[in-house]
Amino acid sequence: MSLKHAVLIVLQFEDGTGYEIAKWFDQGMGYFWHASHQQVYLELGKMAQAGLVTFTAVEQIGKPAKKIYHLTDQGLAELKGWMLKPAKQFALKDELLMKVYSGHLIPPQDLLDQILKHQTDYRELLNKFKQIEEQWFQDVENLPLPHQYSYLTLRNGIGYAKAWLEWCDEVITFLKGQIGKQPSI
Amino acid sequence: MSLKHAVLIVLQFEDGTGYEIAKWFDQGMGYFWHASHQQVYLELGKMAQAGLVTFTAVEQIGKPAKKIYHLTDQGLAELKGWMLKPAKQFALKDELLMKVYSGHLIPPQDLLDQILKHQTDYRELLNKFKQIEEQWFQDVENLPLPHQYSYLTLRNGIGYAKAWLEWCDEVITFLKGQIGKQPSI
DNA sequence: AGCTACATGTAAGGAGTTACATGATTAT
DNA sequence: ATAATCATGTAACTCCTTACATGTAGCT
Repeated sequence: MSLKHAVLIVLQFEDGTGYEIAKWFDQGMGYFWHASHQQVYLELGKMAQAGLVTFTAVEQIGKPAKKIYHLTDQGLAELKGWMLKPAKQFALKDELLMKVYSGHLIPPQDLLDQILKHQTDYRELLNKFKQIEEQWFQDVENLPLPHQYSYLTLRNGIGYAKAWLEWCDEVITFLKGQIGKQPSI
Repeated sequence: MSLKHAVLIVLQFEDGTGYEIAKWFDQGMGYFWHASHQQVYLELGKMAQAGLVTFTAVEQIGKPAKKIYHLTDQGLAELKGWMLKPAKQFALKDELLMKVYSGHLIPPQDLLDQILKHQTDYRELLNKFKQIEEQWFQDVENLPLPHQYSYLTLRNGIGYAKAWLEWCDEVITFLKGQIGKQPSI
């Protein structure tokens, strides 16, 4: 159950509403942990009951009232305790790999179309990551420590996207060969 | 709901029992799709009801009776239909990245221990993949087509493991620097 | 008139994990 | 003796997705 810990991590950086926390999981942090706003609101409710977080209700003019959540000592202790426990092993769930695995079932052109689409997505992701790197992490060693750690996860994203791009190239080359061999489908 | 399609893929390769199908998800195919035996048995039950698979009950001497499942035409049609639909976007869920992201919360040595452990795991994975490559895919172009496709997924695994290994090196270098800076924790 | 951002949630259902339950055979 | 392999499943629970539900402000 790591959504809890993901939320604790966000709140350890700064207090925020459920809405704001959900945005973290849609943007930057979403690269390695995603959650919908529904999940976040539910989880925050449970966490408040468990005493890991508390909130301050804030009335607003012209906007819905909001709850600003913040970490309790107990929440921080829970987070630190979790940090020290060994992380779960990698576990991919990737539909594209499944489709390639049984790629012989459909015409190579159809699979190629899908791979090309995914390659475009990975290329865009890589460009986005690289742009963030250039814009914010030129002088990494002089940034605050938490930023230096978050930079490491960005580096992971860059390596990950590159590896996928290269693999897509391999698959594309193979599929083009297949299409050349059987042009009459 | 892709467990269904993963099971269809396995059965499209060869008929098998729930036990045997579950092994695929623990071994080779487990690299990109994992499922427990409990999940598999449940799913097979649903799939049989839906007419995607049928089974032959086989009594055995000295072993429990078993059900050998096989694809129906409807099952194959479902699989091919799914193959043609666009695959879901990549979505990681990685605890290790979460821990690095908030690495400043614990002493660098503790994080380093975890990274080293994971690097060892990825190194073993890479070695396993490379060994499979050498043993079975020396002469890829002359293998049956399905094997050529499965080789592509192995290539993905190799690229993936390499990318993680390199990233682990980056993190290790950084953490050793951190440990050097604050030797008094 | 329609879209995006802000801001909160409930409900139903599907997917996945962990624990429980059984029992023979073969290898160490 | 103990563990692994073969072989099946149920039950409880947690986790995640999709759909529903509401309402203002500002931009195009």
